[in-house]
Amino acid sequence: MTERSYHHGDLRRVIIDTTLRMLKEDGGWQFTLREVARRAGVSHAAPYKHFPDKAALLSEIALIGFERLQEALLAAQVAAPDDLLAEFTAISHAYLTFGQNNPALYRLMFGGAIADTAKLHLEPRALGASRVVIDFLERGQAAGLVRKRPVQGQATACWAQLHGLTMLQLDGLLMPEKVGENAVEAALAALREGLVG
Amino acid sequence: MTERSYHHGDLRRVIIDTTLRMLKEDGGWQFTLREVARRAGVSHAAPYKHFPDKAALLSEIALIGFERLQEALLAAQVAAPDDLLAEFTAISHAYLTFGQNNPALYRLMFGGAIADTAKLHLEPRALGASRVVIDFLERGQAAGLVRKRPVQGQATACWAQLHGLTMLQLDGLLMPEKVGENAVEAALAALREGLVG
DNA sequence: AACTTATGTAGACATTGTCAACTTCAGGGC
DNA sequence: GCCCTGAAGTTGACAATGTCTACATAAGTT
Repeated sequence: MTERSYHHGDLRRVIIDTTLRMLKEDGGWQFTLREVARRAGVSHAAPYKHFPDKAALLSEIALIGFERLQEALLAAQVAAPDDLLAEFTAISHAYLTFGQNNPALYRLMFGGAIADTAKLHLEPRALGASRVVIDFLERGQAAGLVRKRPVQGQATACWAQLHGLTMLQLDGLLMPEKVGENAVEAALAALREGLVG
Repeated sequence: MTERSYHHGDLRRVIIDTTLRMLKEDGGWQFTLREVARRAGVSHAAPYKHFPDKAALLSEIALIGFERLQEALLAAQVAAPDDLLAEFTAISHAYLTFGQNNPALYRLMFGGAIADTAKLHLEPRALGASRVVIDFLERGQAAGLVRKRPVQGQATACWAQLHGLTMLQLDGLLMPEKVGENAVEAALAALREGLVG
C-alpha cells in the first residue's frame, strides 16, 4: 500500500497502464519511455527491467489494443438484434467507434511505428478481432444472405473497408462539408451491396 | 559545377531529393534531419534555412507523394482500354502498386507521423489524387454503369477500400497462405459489385 | 543467517531536433 | 570599382531521448 518500497511490486502493469493512459491523451503522438517512467514515479531505466526496449513495450500495447478491439466487436455482435444485416451494421460501427475513441492506440496498431508489423498482426492475440468478421461472413453465407465467394476475400474486403474508413476518419477527412452528410453510411452501404447477393 | 562553393545553390531541391531517396531505402522508417544533411554534404543546421523544422520538410515530402500518386493514377487511366470496368481495375491496381513501391512514403502520407494530417490532405496539391476517382465515378454514373448514389459516398468507399488494402499489403497481411491466393482481386470485386448496379 | 536473483537507481554515452552567433558570398546602389 | 545588406551555410551549444553499465536494495531459498 505504501507504494514507496524500493521494489515497486508490479511495475510492469503500472507501466502498461500509464502508457495506455498517455496514448488516450493523444497529444499528437508523442510518447517517450522516460515520460512513462516519470509518471510511474520510477527512474528512467526501470522500464528496461520489464521490456527489452521501447519497441517491445509498444508491441505489447498494440496487442492489448487488438484484444480490446476484439472485445468491442464481440460486444456489439452480442448486443445486436437477431438479424444478420443489423449485426453487420453493428459490427461496422463498433469498429469505427473503437478507432475514433482510441486514435493513438489505433495508429500504433496499424501505423508502422512498430518495426515488424507483420509478425505482430499474426500473433494469436491479434487474430481474434478478424475472427469476428470471418465468423459473421460464414454465418451469412450459410444463411444465404452473403454471396457464395471465398470468405477470405470477403473478409479482406471488409477489413480493408473498415480500416480505410477508420483512417480517413482519424485524419479528419470525413467532415460532412467535405464529403457529404453521411458518407460513412454510404460507404458501408456500398460494401454491403457488394457482399449480399 | 564545382559543387564546392560555400553557397550550395539549390540545396532545397537536393534536400528533398535526398529525403525521397532515403524513404525509398525504407530501412524501417528511420529518418533524421541530420542524416539528410550528411548525405547532402552540408552541415547539420543547413536544412533550417529552407524548412522551418522537420515537420515542414516531411509535409512537403508528403505533398510530393500525393502528386506522384495522382500521376500514377492518371497514367493508368489514360493507358487503360476504353472500357469503364477495365479502367476501374487499372486505377485500383495503380493505387496498390504505388503503395507497394513506396511503402515509407505512403506511410508518411497517411500514417499520422505528420502533426496535422487533416490540413495536409485538404491542400489542393493533395486533392488531385482523389479527383481522379471522383471523375471516374461521375463518368460511370453518366454511362449508367455505376449506381446512382451520392458520388461522395461512393468515392469514400473506393478510397477507404484502396487505402485499406494498401495498408494490409504494406503490413504483410495479404500473403496468399494467410488470406487466399487472390484476396486482393476478391476484395476489389466486392467493391465493384457494390458500385455497379 | 548467507546467497542468489529479480528489481530498482544513478550516471554515462551517442544521437537527435533546434537555436543563436558567426562567416561567406552574391547583387544592387553609389 | 566599392560597400553593404541580406540570404545561405557553418560551428557550437542545449535539452531530451534511448540504451548501456555499474551499483544498491529487497525478497526468497536454502
